[in-house]
Amino acid sequence: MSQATEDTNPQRAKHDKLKELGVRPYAYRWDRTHSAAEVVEQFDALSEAKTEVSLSGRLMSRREHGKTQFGHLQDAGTRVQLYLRKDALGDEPFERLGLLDIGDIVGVRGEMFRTRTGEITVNVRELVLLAKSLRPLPEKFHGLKDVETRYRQRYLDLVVNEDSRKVFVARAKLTALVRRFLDGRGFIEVETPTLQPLYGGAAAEPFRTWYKVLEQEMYLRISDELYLKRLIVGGLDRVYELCKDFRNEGLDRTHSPEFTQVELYQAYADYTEMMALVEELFRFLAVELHGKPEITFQGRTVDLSKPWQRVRFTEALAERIEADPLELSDKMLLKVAARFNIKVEEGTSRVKLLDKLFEALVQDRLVEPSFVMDHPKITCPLAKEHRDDPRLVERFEPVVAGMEVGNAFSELNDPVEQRQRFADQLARHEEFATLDEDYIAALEHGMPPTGGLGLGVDRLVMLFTDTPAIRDVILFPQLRVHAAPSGEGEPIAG
RNA sequence: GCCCCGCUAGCUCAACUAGGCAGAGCACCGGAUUCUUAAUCCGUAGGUUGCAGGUUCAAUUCCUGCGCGGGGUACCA
Repeated sequence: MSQATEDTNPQRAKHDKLKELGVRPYAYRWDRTHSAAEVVEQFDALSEAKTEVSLSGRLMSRREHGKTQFGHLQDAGTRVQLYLRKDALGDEPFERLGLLDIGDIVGVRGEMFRTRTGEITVNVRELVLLAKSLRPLPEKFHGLKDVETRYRQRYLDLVVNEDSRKVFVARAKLTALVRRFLDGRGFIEVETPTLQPLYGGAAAEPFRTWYKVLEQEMYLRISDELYLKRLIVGGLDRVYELCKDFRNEGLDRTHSPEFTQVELYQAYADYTEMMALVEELFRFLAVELHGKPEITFQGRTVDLSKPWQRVRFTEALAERIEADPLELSDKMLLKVAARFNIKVEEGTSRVKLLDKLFEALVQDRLVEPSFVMDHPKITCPLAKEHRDDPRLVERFEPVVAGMEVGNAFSELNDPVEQRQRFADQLARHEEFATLDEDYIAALEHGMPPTGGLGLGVDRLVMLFTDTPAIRDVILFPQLRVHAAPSGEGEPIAG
């Protein structure tokens, strides 16, 4: 038996008492005329016309003054004061207010007025309990700070912490805006498999699962890239998908094993058009969300009205290490790392070495919105060779306020070269490399030149809501299961 | 995975430095109160100090292991 349903719990006792009195503690419906935000907004007209309004929400406070009580009703993040008079409600209903608890869901009817101190208030004529709360809410003044409880019981966080609520409302707006932006440019939204027989499109360890009927191992997608490009082959010239990808890797402030990405592919475009699209999308999002082409993230204000800085991977790195990184052997690269005090292990692959050096020596210094572009060819098997330099690929990563928010390229559409690049990757024994024959077959049917882009939606939300930890933009972040206290939460059948 | 830090009442926090009856505010419960708003006033109740073990006459405090969380680091096209 949980604590809340024990007989000694005072909220439970009130619940039982209400039932004895013939009051349903859980009502079936409530007709409301206004939201709390609407009565505040339309206050002048409503109070002047003495309109009876009907509201509903959670009771957040109650102050008794003998024959009068005050309280606050919270509805969708807006609080409205309630004024409850014995002579307006009637003796018996007024007495029953004592059976209410903070946290109860109630409906009220009454006229709007302003108290002496000027607060917008409902002069309540009728109050109906809609749902009884059996557990106390976190304290009203200090709120809920314990991060673990905030994640595990997000509903409490949402009730009590207005900032948290705002982040998730902004997240919903942001994804709607991304869709509006892409729909307006002729992209269509599609859905591709989450369970894949072969993973691909990124270098990451997948989650594995077993498909019983097909008797085969399946993988949760680490990316939807290879499916979306099959659609480009099929003549769906502009497609996007906004979905979760899963990577069986560590989690930190910017990584979640289950994260949301929007990937899009545009036929007949190359990566320069993807850069323009990113610039426009960020400007659009900032203006729609903040009213100006600007974001402030962790104290840094970023101007999105200008074109982004172009930072060429090898050139920028060459400048810092005073040598062409592509001409250096793995051994030499290790020496360079040592020279700059960058920790790398002896057996680190060339791809990782280059990435490490770049991150430590260049990326950490990027403040302005930037496109890190034209990476060494070995870093990416799916990007097309650079038109001016066969050692490079046409790829870029948008970096804003020092945070990597995506990945894009001119898509490799030569099936012969694609097969070779996959094979090279396997030959280098890169972890989690795969060779997708079906995908190559699709390319063999001919894929138009295509620009592709993936953006981390969680990271966009972080940037646009100035939230430094990815957990705080995910409603239910993954956490370890708590050891169940005795008698609670054990499986009924194992 | 490794390193560091945290875990005390429903919530927010003390007490730990140097071992000596586990405390406060809010919430809850009883009472007073007809414009209050962190309402106020009076009174009561609330604890396996994350879990298990050890040292000690005595452990919230010291030690060991474990659990969960946070930060860092590693991994992460």
